[in-house]
Amino acid sequence: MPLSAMREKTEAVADFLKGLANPQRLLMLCALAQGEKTVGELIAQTGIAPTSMSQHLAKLKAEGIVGVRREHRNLHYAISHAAVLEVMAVLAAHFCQASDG
Amino acid sequence: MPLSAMREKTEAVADFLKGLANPQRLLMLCALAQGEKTVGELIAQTGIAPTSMSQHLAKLKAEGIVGVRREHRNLHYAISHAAVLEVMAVLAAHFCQASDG
DNA sequence: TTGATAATTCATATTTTTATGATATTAGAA
DNA sequence: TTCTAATATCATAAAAATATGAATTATCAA
Repeated sequence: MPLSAMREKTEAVADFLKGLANPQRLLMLCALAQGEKTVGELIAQTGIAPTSMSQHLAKLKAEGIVGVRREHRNLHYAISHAAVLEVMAVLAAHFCQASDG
Repeated sequence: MPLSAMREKTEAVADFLKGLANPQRLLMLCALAQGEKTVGELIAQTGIAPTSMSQHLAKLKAEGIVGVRREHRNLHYAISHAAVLEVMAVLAAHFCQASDG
């Protein structure tokens, strides 16, 4: 499966990457990498405004990057796309090495 | 080095991902994954209009994703960021499996 | 029911990205 | 020199992403 195989999937792959390519959504995904969280927990942990959080979550959900389930009044979000943690691991290795300042 | 380390680098990581998050640039990077190419070769191989190609290359260069060298009248571009091929490999594995239609 | 909390949707202004035609630069050939 | 090819930059219009205040929906408690 060569990298060139991606040529036929550039739209889908670009949409997926657009889902990740935002500082606030990366922050959210770092939080979600620890496990499922409610919207309130995500807001508390990231400092992102509620409306903005909803929009970002909607975008991640539309892209299949996260999934939701409701429990009482709270909506619990979790990473649902297998590629997310793998991509983030590669990025962490390259952008956040121990040797970095 | 946990994924949470990325929290302090979200701007840089998001900028890097924005560099990749476009169908045309992914197409260009698929071509460049085979090795260094001139602008003309990239245009021929991808069908992207020259002006658009220049702008995309400028963006990739600004982000450190590709590098250039001049040889006579031709500019040769090549992937210069170690994370690119690793990220693309992850994406290819998830979006372009043999089992895919 | 009424009220309160959790979260989303709507409306809209701002910013960023993308596309494209016109012009400019650079290097080599004639 | 002058011409041409290769490529970039400029200008600008159109589309997409982002931020934010106001209104709405959903669930539960009193």
